[in-house]
Amino acid sequence: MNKYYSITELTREFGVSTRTLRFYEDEGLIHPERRGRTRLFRSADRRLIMEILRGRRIGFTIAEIREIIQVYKDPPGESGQLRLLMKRVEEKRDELRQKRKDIDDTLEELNNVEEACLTRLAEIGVST
Amino acid sequence: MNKYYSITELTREFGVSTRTLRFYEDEGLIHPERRGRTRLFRSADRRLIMEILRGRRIGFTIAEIREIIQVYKDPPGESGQLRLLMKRVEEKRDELRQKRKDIDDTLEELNNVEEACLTRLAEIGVST
DNA sequence: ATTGACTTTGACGTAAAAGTCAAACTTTTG
DNA sequence: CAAAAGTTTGACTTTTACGTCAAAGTCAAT
Repeated sequence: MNKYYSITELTREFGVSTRTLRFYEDEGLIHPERRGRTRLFRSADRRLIMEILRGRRIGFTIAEIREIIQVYKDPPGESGQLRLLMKRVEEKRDELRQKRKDIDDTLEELNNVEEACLTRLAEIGVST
Repeated sequence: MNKYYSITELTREFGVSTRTLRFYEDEGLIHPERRGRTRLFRSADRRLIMEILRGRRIGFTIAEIREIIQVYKDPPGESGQLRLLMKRVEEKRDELRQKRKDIDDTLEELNNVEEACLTRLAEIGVST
């Protein structure tokens, strides 16, 4: 327990390059420890990387991901800031709901494409 | 009916720039008519643009969008091609399902953030 | 003690998807 | 008819998110 992960261990697990992880560090998303100059990743870093990659998959920019991490690390205490944050959260949710609808619609279409393929294959199958 | 849309009409409707629509034409996604040099968009073009933008929102590249349009315009007839297409469709579906799950998870998190904000605001509200 | 695997920084390159700007042409409207 | 508004092509620029070396350092194992 309390294991360290090497950079290549994580690149293999997540299918990203070392360049990507170093880029995320440069961008201030992760802060692995060091032994000398070598990066040592803890499981907290690993979990954070998982969240970063999830954000990436749904199309968040680095800046947006950084912002989200920031909110978790140090949530605002002042009421104006809190209201602003809630507004931003609302906007993000609307965006994500739209995106989910887009995905559902597209999944429907892909179903249709697949069916059309099967139908066509059956037709061909009969005639060969 | 059978109305023409001007390029700026569509840019305003969809919140994109003229550059974007011309770019989509250069990329072979749309083929508006011309009167002289001026582009004239029909409602079929308009609908296609809507689909393109939906693809964009869910993170499809131009190449992927072009591919999808291509399949609709002229579906493959040969069984090897059909099977290949079905495989690609399956992959896309897996990808979209993952993305959907990512979105749901993130929506959950945003709910938590909002609740935390409300709680904090209530605390502050009491003390002011 | 050298081979091989892994890691570092730093610099430069790249692909995708537009943004920006210039110079010219058309169309509409006051 | 003259100005304003809209449109065109073409060229160059920008941003994001890394990729791709190069040159050097570290570490384990043979």
